[in-house]
Amino acid sequence: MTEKKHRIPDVVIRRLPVYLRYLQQLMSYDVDTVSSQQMGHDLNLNPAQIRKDLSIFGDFGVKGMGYRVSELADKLSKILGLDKEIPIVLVGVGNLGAALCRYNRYQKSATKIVGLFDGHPAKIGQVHGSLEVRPMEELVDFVRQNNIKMAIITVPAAAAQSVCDALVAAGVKAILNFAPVLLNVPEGVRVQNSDVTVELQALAYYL
Amino acid sequence: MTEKKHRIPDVVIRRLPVYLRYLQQLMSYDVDTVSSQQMGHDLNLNPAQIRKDLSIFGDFGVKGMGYRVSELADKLSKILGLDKEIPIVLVGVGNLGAALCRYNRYQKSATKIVGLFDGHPAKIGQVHGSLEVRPMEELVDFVRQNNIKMAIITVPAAAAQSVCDALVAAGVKAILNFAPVLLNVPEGVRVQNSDVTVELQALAYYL
DNA sequence: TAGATTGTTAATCGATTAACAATC
DNA sequence: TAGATTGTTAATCGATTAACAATC
Repeated sequence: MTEKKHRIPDVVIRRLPVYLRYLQQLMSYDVDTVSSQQMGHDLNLNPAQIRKDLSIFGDFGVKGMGYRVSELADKLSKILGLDKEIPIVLVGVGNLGAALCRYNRYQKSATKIVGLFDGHPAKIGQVHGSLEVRPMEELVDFVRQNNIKMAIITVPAAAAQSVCDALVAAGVKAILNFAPVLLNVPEGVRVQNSDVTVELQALAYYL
Repeated sequence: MTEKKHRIPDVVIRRLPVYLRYLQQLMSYDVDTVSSQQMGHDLNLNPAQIRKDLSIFGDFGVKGMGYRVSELADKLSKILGLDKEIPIVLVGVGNLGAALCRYNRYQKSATKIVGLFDGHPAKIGQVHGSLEVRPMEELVDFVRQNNIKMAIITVPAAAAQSVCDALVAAGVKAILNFAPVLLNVPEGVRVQNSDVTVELQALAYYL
């Protein structure tokens, strides 16, 4: 265990959930072990890359045999922090927000939306699943009181930065942003943008 | 104009829509020119990278002065193929599908959803905006007759591959896939995956 | 033991960035 | 002309892949 841990590349972190989902699929088929070769084939990745990614976090494999599926899934869950429930607030209960909310309910995932917020008075009190939409005024207190560290932003572009500021002030450390703006956040806060327009436009190039 | 064009990296293509949106914003503020320095500052990118990206496609800048905003926006639109309307079919009109459909209506974008399809009988005939949901049986003909090259898949994971196969058979060349599965497509067809679960799980790591 | 597959080193490949001559 | 900024080359950085000794 050396002191100077090399920073783990984002690109590796983003592959871990892909591995995890694949392993969970294998588990549902009662597959016990899998080789990097097999994984690489099924996931369209280089086996050496998979072995390298995994070996960053530990010696999870068995030489001559591969990886024990459920054991590796457990390890990856723990590495990602998905072994305990992660409470999330969603801000902006428009069509997309409501869709994400409903989607999340049907997943048995560690990431769980526990609070809905909207700035539009007409939306307050609407119920989505078991959650009632709350007014923006309650956002900061709610985040603080429930020790929430992750948020989803699905408000219009114009409102996104101020929502983001409020979230950050309340202690949120990771934001999944669907608004088409570049959010400004302080050091230590992580933003992941998801932008359908950008994705469609990039795809257009290949036509 | 050399014959052997170096393949343009995907990562460059994915930055172009970001540049484009930024330029359009500048236009709305009546800004005439912008330097790579300024762009880099506003977009959190290295100015040299921006110049390099742009110079792949032509000499768009003016030395000592920067880039003419609206001219560059035009060029980028053309490069991405956004100078003409791109018709899209959306398959799977659940919550997410409906949200994307409504979102698309309010954008003045070149990419335009022109057909909605769903395999669920109850959904057929429902109207979203000006579009009526059609049965899956009509998908292939519709795509062929309207010469559609781009599609959005928002069906459940289990149905995604067969929808994909139908789309590809009908001539679709670019797919934005929201189903949490790795789609199998032949050479020459482009798939872009968008997966909220993967993104949330990767974010969880940084908490 | 023989066969298989890991973990890891070294080689390769590709993308980012710095630096600067060209030039508006 | 002086100042600014491009387009591009060369240097750097980082990620992917091949190869193989270790070992189950």
